[in-house]
Amino acid sequence: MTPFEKVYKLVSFVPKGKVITYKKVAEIAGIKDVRVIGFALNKNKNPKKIPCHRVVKSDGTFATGYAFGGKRAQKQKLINEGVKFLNPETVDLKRSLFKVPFNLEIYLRVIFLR
DNA sequence: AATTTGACAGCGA
DNA sequence: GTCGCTGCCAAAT
Repeated sequence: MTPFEKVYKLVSFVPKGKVITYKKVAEIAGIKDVRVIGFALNKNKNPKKIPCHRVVKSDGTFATGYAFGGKRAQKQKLINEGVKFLNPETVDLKRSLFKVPFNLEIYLRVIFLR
């Protein structure tokens, strides 16, 4: 399984109303350079299956190159899903960060081995 | 096969 | 809190 596939697979599990950070994705996918995450999403932009608007930076702010209308559109999507904000630029990670369930993490680690 | 190019994170000043 | 530098992965050319 290629790093890109891992990213798509993992991100597709983030539920509506929650967000995940690049750092977390990289950690679970076993990718050392977080930039690869964005690189992957940028290439294969498929909003049908990949909720890339739910991926934010570790400090809760948005990445700079969202491919579907920029930060404004991304923020709006999150608001529509019920994600809470600390301020116009920052997501409330305390309340809206997606915690990967233990069983799901195990499952992902297993399929990522291949 | 070598070079370029990013949707980042962490740290020191 | 901000600014700049560094680390170093994968895909496309």
